Amino acid sequence: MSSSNSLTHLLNPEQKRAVETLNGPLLILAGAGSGKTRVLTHRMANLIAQGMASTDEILCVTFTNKAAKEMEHRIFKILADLSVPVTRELWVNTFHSFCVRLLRQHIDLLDYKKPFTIYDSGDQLALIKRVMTALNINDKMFPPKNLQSRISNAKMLGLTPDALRAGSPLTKMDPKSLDVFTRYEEEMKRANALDFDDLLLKTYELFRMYPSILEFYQNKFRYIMVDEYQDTNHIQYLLVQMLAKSHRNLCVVGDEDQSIYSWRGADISNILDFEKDFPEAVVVKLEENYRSSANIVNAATKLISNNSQRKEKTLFTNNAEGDLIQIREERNEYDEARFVAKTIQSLMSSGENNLNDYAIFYRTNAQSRVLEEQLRTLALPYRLIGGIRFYERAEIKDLLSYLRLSQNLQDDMALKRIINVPARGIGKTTVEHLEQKANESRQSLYSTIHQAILDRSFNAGTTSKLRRFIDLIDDLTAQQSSFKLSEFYAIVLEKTEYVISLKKEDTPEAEARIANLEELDNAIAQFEQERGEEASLSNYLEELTLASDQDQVDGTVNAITMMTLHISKGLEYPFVFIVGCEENLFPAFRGNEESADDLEEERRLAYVGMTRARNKLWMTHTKIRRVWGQEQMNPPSRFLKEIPKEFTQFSSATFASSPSRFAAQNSSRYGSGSSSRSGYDEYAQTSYDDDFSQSDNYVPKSSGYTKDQRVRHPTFGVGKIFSTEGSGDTLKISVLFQDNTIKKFVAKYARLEKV
DNA sequence: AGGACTTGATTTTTT
DNA sequence: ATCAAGTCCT
Repeated sequence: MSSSNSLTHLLNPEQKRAVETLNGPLLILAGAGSGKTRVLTHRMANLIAQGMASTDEILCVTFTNKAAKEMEHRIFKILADLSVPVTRELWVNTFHSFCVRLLRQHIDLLDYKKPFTIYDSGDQLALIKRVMTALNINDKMFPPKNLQSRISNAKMLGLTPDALRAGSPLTKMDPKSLDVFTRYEEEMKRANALDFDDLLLKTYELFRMYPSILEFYQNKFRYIMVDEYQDTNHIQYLLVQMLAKSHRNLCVVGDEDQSIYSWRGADISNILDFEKDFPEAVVVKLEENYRSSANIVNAATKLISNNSQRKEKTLFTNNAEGDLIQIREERNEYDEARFVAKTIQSLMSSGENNLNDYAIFYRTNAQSRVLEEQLRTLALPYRLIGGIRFYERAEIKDLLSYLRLSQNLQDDMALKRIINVPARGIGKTTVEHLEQKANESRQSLYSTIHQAILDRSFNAGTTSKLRRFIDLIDDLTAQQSSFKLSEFYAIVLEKTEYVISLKKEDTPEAEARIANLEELDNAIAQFEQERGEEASLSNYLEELTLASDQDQVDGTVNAITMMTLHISKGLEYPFVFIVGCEENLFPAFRGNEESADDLEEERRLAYVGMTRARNKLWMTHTKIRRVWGQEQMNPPSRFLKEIPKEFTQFSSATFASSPSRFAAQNSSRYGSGSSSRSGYDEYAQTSYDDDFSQSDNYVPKSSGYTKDQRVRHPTFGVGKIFSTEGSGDTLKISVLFQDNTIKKFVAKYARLEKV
């Protein structure tokens, strides 16, 4: 094994064993920061270097596209260092993109046309609503969102409506929901569209219906590796079992302590029961953490030991003790955000001046807003991962809908989105009629419009508008194939007059939209550069729909990173802040009662978050927090108490600070000094550092609105300006009215009168 | 048809 | 508090 020496000399004995165990089932239990990716990449390189398989005979499945790309890159590097020539492609994919790759090739066997369209969850929800309208089902009794998740859950268990009707032991569905599910499937089929779950399910069906195809891939992929195995769902499990059935060369890597996606159908028993499925499996435990300081590792280990659903595994480290974990109590979320921002600022000035080294994690996306505000106040650059994504913005979705429609005229969700965008006089009533016709005749909207024109179903005016719309779409469809993507995009922009209509609006919002469309132009150009010949429209649409939030994480711009705890999995940062460590927020409970399983998953989430930190970790909680406009007082998270005191240092901002004079002054002004329900008091009290309480309330002179200016609103009466945001046309002002409510207005549009 | 305004739901996490 | 969907008015 001389060639493996240079491959394994940097590995510890356990890592080495994992890399050198090539045949048969292998379970790698990889604790946080234990060098899991290194093991995976080296193992794959080893398979190739040993001549066990060529590059395209190994299937490697990861959780995000980003992880896939990075892994591919690292494997290439290792192979290059070993001077092993790579002549064929690598199969490193997410489950979804792997399935798309197969379906692209074989979907005609399932009676779909190529290329098929992928519906994202927004399209899915829209279609469910439409089906419910068609079936005349009350959306109060059957909330569409609820149905969406139940349909998704069924699909993740590998169940079709027929299977449910026959009575599956796995799950049940009431008759009405089943009707919706059935009709939904029918509509999807006609639109030649697949949703996320279908990508897996249809691949599964393909294998079941065509054993010869399954056999082909069983033979092709002589070795299979699955990363993040603890987060695989049932259908993914079935796919893996199928593919590995004959050779059993299956290597799965995971950490049950980092399983945080059960709500998405992930089944932790997949990893817990691996040894039942494969009794001959070799088990390797990677328990040495190389990432974090000892305090962090030990604290996280103690925390997770409160869980019962786990395998025997203890994380340890040889790293130095490092700093204590800082537990900080603040008065409210503003103070908390400011504490984080100020702490980063002072660390920066003490020499830790790489913004990319800092990350802030929170439980819910809604918590990011206050943090953003405070970081902006201190002029600290940040990037936000997740939340409202670029591709979810209305104008982007509109343009993509045009692209989608010109590739698949049956794509009703795309058509409905843009039939009147920009406005071309085809109103709600017309669209409703069309949808009704389409539902009755079981035709696509596009065909229905054609028919309606022929039948003169509408009056002359409407008909000619519809005619013009159809001509536009036909024109785009015809041009689509003869231009490259970026050129086609320009054609779409021009022919639809999308930008022209935005320019007519002449508002700052419209300007921002135009800027976003330019950004999309850049994204397309970049895509063409990366993919070259393969930069087709369908490839682009596919990549967009399957892109995950984590794919956006890149370090090219120096900035603080903010994200949810879920997205943080797999990443690491020298300095980490976990905010909002309060009961009912973190841990949060979906239902009324807290189940033990849910709590354990929350605890795993805490474990994931903590173990992202390399050098120093802060965990903060507040006494008061506004949630849904209501003030809540929640005790500190139980997770904070589960960390032994020897690893932590506690500090509080609330013992010392009494209400500042600033607050005292203002609260007496409207007589109700004791009331804090307006949010006004605590806002003013965010003054543990006076340097910055000023800039919060800075009002540009040019606007004509100044702080404390009294104004009158026709509806809300007389009030007083208490803060502003932005300037010029985007200036927003918050006004405190006499009933102690605060309303925010865009100054330019507000019907405010100075008093 | 299309805008202005009000109401109601929403907040866990997302490939 | 914010945003989508629904209603009312022009």
